[in-house]
Amino acid sequence: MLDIKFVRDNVDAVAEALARRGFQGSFDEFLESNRRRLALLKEAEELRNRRNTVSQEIGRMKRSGIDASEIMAEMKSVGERIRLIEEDIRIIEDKQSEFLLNVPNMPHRSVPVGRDETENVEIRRWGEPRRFDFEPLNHWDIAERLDIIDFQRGAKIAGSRFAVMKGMGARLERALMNLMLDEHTSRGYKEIFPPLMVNRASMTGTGQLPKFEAELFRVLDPEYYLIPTAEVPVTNLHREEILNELDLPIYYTAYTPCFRREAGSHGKDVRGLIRQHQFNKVELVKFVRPEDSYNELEGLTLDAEAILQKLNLPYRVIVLCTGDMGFSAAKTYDIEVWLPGQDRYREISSCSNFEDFQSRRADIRFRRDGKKGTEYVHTLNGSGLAIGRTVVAILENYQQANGSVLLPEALRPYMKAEVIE
RNA sequence: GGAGGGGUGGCUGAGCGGUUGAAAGCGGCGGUCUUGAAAACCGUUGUAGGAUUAUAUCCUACCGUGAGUUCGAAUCUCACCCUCUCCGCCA
Repeated sequence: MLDIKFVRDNVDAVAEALARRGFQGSFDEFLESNRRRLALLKEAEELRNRRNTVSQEIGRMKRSGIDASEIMAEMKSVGERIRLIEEDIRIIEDKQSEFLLNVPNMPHRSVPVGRDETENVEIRRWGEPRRFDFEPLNHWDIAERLDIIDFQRGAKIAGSRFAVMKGMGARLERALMNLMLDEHTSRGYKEIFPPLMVNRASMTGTGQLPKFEAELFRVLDPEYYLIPTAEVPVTNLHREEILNELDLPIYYTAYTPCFRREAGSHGKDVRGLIRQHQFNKVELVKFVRPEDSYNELEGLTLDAEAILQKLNLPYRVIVLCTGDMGFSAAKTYDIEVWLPGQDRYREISSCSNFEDFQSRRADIRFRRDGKKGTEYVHTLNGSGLAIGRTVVAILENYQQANGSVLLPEALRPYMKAEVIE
C-alpha cells in the first residue's frame, strides 16, 4: 500500500511512476475524497471536544446537585451529529483503502521501463550450459524412466498439476530441502517452519489479497487460505509489531509447501514439474532498515545464487522491467536456471525488494536507537530455491546417455548416493 | 465438542460510569551522589491523526475486535477473535 500522505503530496510523481509499470487508474477521485475526509474529521473532532468538556461539566453539576437536563438534551443531539459524520468518514475510508489496496507499488528508479517479459534485462550469467553428445530428454521422460516421479497417479489421487515423488525422487526433494536450509542457516538466516494456512489479514499484509483471491486455495469454515509462498506467514511474523533498530536486519529462511491455483495459466507447462498446484520451496525473507534495502536485495539474490553454484547449475540473473514486476515489488531479480530439455533458461527464484509497501499494509515498523517515533521497515524476499524446479534442473542437466542421473557433488552426502539409476 | 477463568501501556499488575492516557512495581532514559560502577534518591518514559512556522503548545482517537446503551464507557450489554484450566475426542 502506498502512503496516503505521500500520494497526496506527490500525485504527479506517483502517477508517473505507476504509469511506467502500466497502471491506469486516476487519483483525482482519491484526492477529492481525501479532502472531504479531512474536513469531516476536523468537524467531528471539534464536536467531540465540545462533548468531552460539557460532559465533564455535567458531572460536576450533578455532583453539586444542579439540574443538567437541558445541556444533556443538547449533548444528545451533538452525539447524533457526531454519529452521522463518523458514518460518512467510515464510508470514505473504506473506499479509500479499497482503492489503495489495489494500487501496485512504485518501481524503483533503477528498474528498466518495459511492457512485458520480453523487455527484462539480463544482468549476469554463471556457468556454461553443458554440451551433450546425445539428445537431452525432458525431465518428465527422465523421471518416468527412473520411476521417481509419477504424474499419472498424481492426477488420479488429486488431479492435474499434482505429482507423486517416489523413491530417489522423494529423497531428492528431501535432500534439496536440507541442503538449502543448511546453506542459508549457515549464512545467518534463522530457520522458521510456519503454518501453511493463514488468515485473511496475513494475506492482505503481504499483498495477495484483495486483488489476487483467484490465485489462492481457500479453506472454508473456518476460513483460511493455503499459503502460495512462505513469504506470507514469515513476513506476517512481525505484523503489527514495532521492531528495535538494533535487531535489524532480521533474516529468516523457511521451507514450506506452496499452493497455487494457477488460474490464469491453462495450457501452460501442463507437462512435468514446472507448474504444480503444490510445490516445495525454501524461502528467504528479510526485514531491514530503509537505507539498507537495496544492498540487502543484492545480498539476498547472491544467497539464492549460492545454491545453484553449489549444485553447479548454469543460470542467469535478470532484472524484471516495470511491466513484468509483481504487484507488491519495487524491484525484482529473477534467477533463471538452464534447462537443456527445454533448451532455455527458466525461472527458479524471484528476489524482490518491497520497500515499505508490505510493511505499511502489515504495519511492521521499527524504532531508531535512541530516537522517538517509528518508521516502516523494508521487507524483501526471494526463493532460495523452488525445490521442484531444482529437481527439474538436476534431472535435465545431469542426465547421462544411459538414462541415469549423476548427482552433483554437494548433494551426494544428502542422497547417500552418487547416481540415480 | 462440553464447563468455567481471562484479554489494560516494553513487561507484571490496579482500576467505583464522570480531573484515568490510565495507580503501583519492574525495565528503559536523564540527573544527583561516586575516582568509576552498584545501591539509594529525584525526574522522565506509548502510538496514530489533526491545528500551528515549529520534535514547544493544543485538540482527537486508541485499555483484544466490532456494534450498542449513556450527556459521558477501560468500567454496563451483545457478537466475534484470541488465550488459560478441567472433561471428552484425536495425530
